[in-house]
Amino acid sequence: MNPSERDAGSHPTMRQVAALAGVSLKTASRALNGETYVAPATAERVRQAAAQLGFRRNVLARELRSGARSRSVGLIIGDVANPFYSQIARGAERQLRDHGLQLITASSDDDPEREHDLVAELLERRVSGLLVVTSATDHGYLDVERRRGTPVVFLDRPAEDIVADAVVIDNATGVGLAVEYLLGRRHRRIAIVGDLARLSTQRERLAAFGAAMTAAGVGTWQRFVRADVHDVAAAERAVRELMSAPTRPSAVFTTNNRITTGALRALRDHAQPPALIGFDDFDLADLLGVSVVAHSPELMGQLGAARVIARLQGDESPPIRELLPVTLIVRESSERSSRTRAARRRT
Amino acid sequence: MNPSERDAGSHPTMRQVAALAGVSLKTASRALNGETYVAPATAERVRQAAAQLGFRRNVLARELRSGARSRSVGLIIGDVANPFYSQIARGAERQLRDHGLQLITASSDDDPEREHDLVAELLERRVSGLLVVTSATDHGYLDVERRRGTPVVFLDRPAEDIVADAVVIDNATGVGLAVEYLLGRRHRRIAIVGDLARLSTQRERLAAFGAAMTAAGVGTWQRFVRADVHDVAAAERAVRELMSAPTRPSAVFTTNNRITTGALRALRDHAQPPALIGFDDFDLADLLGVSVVAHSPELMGQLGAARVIARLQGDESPPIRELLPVTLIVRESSERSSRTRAARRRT
DNA sequence: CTGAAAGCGCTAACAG
DNA sequence: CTGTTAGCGCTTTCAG
Repeated sequence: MNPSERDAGSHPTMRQVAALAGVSLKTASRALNGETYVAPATAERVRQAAAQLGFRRNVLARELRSGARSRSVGLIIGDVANPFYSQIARGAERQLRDHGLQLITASSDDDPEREHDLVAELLERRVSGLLVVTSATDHGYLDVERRRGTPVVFLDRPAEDIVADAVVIDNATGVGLAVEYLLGRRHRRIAIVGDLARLSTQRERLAAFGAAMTAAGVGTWQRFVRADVHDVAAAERAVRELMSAPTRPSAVFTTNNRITTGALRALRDHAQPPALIGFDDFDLADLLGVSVVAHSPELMGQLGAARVIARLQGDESPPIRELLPVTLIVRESSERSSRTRAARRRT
Repeated sequence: MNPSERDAGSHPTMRQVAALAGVSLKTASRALNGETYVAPATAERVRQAAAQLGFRRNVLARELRSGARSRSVGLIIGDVANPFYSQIARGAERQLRDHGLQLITASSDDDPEREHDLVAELLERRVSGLLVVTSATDHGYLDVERRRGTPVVFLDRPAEDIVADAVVIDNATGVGLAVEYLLGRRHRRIAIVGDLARLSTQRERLAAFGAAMTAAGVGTWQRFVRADVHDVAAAERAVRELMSAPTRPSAVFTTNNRITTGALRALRDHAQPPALIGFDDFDLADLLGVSVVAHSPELMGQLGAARVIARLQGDESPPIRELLPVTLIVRESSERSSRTRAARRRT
C-alpha cells in the first residue's frame, strides 16, 4: 500500500519536525509555540518542516506535561435538542471561545445517574471547569472537585446540598407576574402543569404559584395542579384531562417550553380554550400568539461561562448566585375570557 | 488554609493510590481497570484507597501512553442553537455514547475560516473521528487526516473536492415533491428563497427547483429567485419584497427552517398570503399549518456517527454517500389558491 | 539563542 | 498473581 495513501494513526511528532528542520526537539517546541529567543531563520525552518509533514501538536501530551487542565469546559444539560438547553450551550460556547476554551456538551436526559457518569467522564478528561444543569440531589462528589480547584457552576437549578456558584432564573418573579396577570383578568380556576417535581425550578415555580393564589384568596388551586409531566405527549394528555373534567380551569399556566407545546396541541381545536401563559419563550411563540414568561437561556450560558473563567483566573470570592431577569410577554393566549360557557350560564 | 478546604489543582495520582493500598503502581492500574489476574482482596484494597482519595484516572495520560486516539469525536455544525443542527448533535451523541465515545460539538457560524480553526483544534485533541457540516470549499487538509486514519464523515453537505463518506438529504427529491405539488395546484409564479449560494445543499435545491420549473414549461421562474438569505430577518425582508412587487408570486418555497420562519413572519398579516412550503420540518409546524419537506436530522447525526464507528472498527471499504429520505408533509399553507386577487380580476 | 536531561500520569512489555 | 522498566509526546529545568 502506498504510504502516502494510508499511513494509519501516524501523526508526525515534534521530534520528527525537529529532525527535518535540523534542530533539537526543544528548539522546535519553542519555534512552534512562538516563544522568544529563537532565531527568525530557525523558526521559519521549523515552521516549514511542520507544514511539510502536516504536523499537528498533540494537545494531550502538552497538557499532561504542563500539568495544566485541559483547555476545555464541560457542560451538562438535559437534552441538546431542546432549545432551552441548546441556547444555553450557545451562550456558553461563545463566551468560552473568546477565552480559548472549548466546550464539551453532554446530555443527561435529566437522569441523575447519567449525569453522574458524565461528570465523571469530563473530570477524567481534566476539563478546566464544569457547567451543570443538574437533575441530581447529591453533589458531594462535585464539591470535592470544586475544592480541588475545578470551578463548578450550576445553571438554572442550584445545588441544594452544597454552596457553589449558580446562575438561575428569577422563577418567583416570573410566576408571580403570570399569575397576577391572570388573577387581574378575573381568572380564579387557574391550572398549573409542571415538570418533574424533583427539579428545584419546578418546585420553586409551583411554590410561587401557590403563594400567589393563596394570597389572592383562591383556596382551591391545589385541585388544578398537575406535576411530573416530563414530555410533550404527557403534557398534551394532562391538559386534555384538565379540560375534560367537570370543572374546567379557565386559565392554564405551563412551567416550561415542552409543556407549553403539549398544551398547545391539546388546546388546538378546543372550542373554548382557556387562557394560557407558558414559562420560557420559544421560537414562533409570537406567531402562535402565546403569552410567555421570557428570559434568556443564552445569557445564562454566557454568565455561567464567565463565572467559570473568573474562577479560573483566580477569583476566590465566596460563591455567588446570579439571578436572571424575566419579563411577561403578553400575547393573545392570555387574553381569553375567564368566563367559560358554564360560568356564563351560572351568572 | 485548611487542606481539606482548598487543595488547588491536586488530583491524586495512581501512584498515590498504590502507595495507600500498599501495592505497586501497576497493580493499582490493573485493579482500577478491572483487568484479570488481580487478587480480589488486593483489588478491593485498591478500590478503597482510590475512593478514599477521590481518585480520578487521568484520561489524557492514559490515552497518551496507550497511543490510542482520544475517545471522543468532533462535530462541527453551523450553530447549536439552530434546531436543525442540534438534532444532528443529538443523534450523533446517542450513537457515539453507545460505543463509549464522547461528542465534542463546535459551532462554525457557517464561516469557513472558523471551521478550519475548529477542525485544527479538534485534531490537536486527537479526536477519534470528525463529523462535519462543512461550509468550506477546500478540504485538502482534512483529506490528509483522513489518510492518516482519522475517519471524516461529511453531514448534509458533501465535500466536493475530496472523496469521503457523507450522509446527505435527498434534496432533489424533496424539492421535486414540493414543486410538483405546487405545480399540480396550478401555481406558476413560484418563488424560491434560498440561503447562502456557496452551500452545496442550497445550490442543489435551487437547481432541482429550476429543473422542475423548466420541465413544466415555466420559463419565468428565475424572476422569483432570492438567494444568499442567511438569517430570519433577511428572509422576512426578502419575502416582503417579493410580495410587494408588481407581479407577486402565488406560492413561495423556502429552502430551510430559518428562511421558513422569516417567511412566516413576513406573511403573518398578509391579506392574501401565497401558498408556502418549506424545506425542513420544525417544531410546531403542525400547529401553524405549515407544509414542509420533512426529513430527520437526528437520523443524519446517528448514521454519520455510525459511519465513523464503522471506520474506527476497521471498515476499509470505499467512501460511501448515504442518502436520507424525505417526505412532503402537506398542511394548510400549501393549500392556498394559485389565483391571487389580481389574477382573479383578470380572469 | 540552543540543547540535553528529566518527567507529567499512565500503560505495555516483560520479568518474577 | 505482582512488580520493574521503559516510554507515549510534549514542556520544564538547567546548562551551555
